[in-house]
Amino acid sequence: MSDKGITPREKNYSQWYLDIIERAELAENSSVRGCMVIKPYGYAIWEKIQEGLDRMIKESGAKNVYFPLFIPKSFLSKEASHIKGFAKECAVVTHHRLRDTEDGKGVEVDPESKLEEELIIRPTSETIMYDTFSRWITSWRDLPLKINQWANIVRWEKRTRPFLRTTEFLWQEGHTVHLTHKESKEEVLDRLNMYVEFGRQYLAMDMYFGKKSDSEKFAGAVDTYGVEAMMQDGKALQFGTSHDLGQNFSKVFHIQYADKKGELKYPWQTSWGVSTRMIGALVMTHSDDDGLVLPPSIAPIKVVIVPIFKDSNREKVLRYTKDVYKEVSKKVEDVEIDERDFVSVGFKFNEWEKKGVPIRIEIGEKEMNEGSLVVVRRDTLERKSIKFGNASDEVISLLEQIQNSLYEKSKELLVSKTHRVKNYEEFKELFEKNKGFALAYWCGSEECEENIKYETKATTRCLHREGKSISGECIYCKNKSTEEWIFGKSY
RNA sequence: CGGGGAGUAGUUCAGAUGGCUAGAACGCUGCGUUUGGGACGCAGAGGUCGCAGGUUCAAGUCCUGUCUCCCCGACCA
Repeated sequence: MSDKGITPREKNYSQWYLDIIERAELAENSSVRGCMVIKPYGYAIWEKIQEGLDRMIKESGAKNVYFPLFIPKSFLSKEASHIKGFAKECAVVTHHRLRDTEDGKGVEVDPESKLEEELIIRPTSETIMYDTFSRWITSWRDLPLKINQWANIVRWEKRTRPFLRTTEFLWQEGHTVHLTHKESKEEVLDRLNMYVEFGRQYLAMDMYFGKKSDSEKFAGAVDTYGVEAMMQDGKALQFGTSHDLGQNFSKVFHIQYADKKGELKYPWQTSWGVSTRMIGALVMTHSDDDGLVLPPSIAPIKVVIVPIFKDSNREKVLRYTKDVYKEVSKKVEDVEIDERDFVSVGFKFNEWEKKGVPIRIEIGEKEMNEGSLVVVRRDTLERKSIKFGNASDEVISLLEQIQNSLYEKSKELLVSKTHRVKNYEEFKELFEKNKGFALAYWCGSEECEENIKYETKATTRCLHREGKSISGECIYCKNKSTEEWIFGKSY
């Protein structure tokens, strides 16, 4: 990581995002409001994430499903606090047909085609799924029900930000239904831990996680738990949530089952999700001034081999390159050879660095004669020469080292930018200067939380050390408090 | 919805007090020379200056209207 500490904001995202996404400019003179085009390389990263996470989700017992994109408006009117959170920021389908304009040069909405009941483009699928659940679930034998959906959703946010908050985004949403609250609460925490585990293992990111405050929780949830990561600029990025829905939805959607005694009961529900925002988090955690740095676990290309040749030795070098490729591929997946002869070697080096490929192998006349190869790691740009015979072992162990060292760095950043503050003065100073996370007691009153937000722009991220018997005084009102919270400025 | 800024080539932008054939860099195409850290030379393609009116002999430039985008807030993963 460079000590310049350049943030994506200063760079306006372009340097880091260019290979992954671009702003959608599909219509003339307008971009499709806050939407992004995900380029092949960016989508390949998403596929890696899907692959890893989907495996974990299935291990939890959830099965993949697909529900409709359209939600009848009436469904969203059922859960009162749920509407509050979403109803205002949704895309609404009101008509179903276009007709030619009178001048014949275009099309317009046919007023005759007005829908009797408007359809909402899903901002999340609780309502449409739970309506169906009410028919799926009739007996205690049907529980627990665990399903997951990979889908796109639309939230008409007032302000969008590339990758971190786009109008349309891809995500995974899991929904489970349980016999008891004890069981559903366990599920909520299990899935939260699954996200943390995934973040650490695959994304090489460390993070805090825990219960959110009432003001930050999901509309319609009893409790929301979140995963909070720290970006290089010290700002917080929430990249996953897990909700304890209690019986709030089962009651309004009439999900009922007959228990062993034949009595009708409302089950307990959870929902949990992560989105393409994860890629944003990944980029903003590891990248440096030279471009992306991808952890090997989710890099679409783990190793790129760049042969260095002239017209005179081209065939020989390429033949040796293929041998190296075969040797390395014995134990490593996603290896590519960059054989292009219309760009210079320097150009290639730079290009693969920008794309964050974890390991680059350089092979030229010299290596061919020595039976060696040069290996360069992206995270440290350290280069070394290794013997052909050791290639696949060396590369695989280097990939592991990169993965570990990225995680360690992320952990270090998280720890070094987290400060336990004693009083409000220290608290304010922290957010004026360094940013990062503050650990502080909070009494739980919404008033204190709001004042803090107003005065410092820092918000509660999540509860720290839940369940520990600790006590101190609220950072704002100085009343007694038994809860320590993580505060941060958030994206 | 409030507060700022901007619409000129594929991209980033320059075009001062109106002036004649609208520019640069990067990118793109062709040819040649190159290739161990973003190559170079030459030749080319590419623009009704966001849109609609108006003022003027003359508008990218001035006026009016309008649309759109970007940044900062409120909302949020």
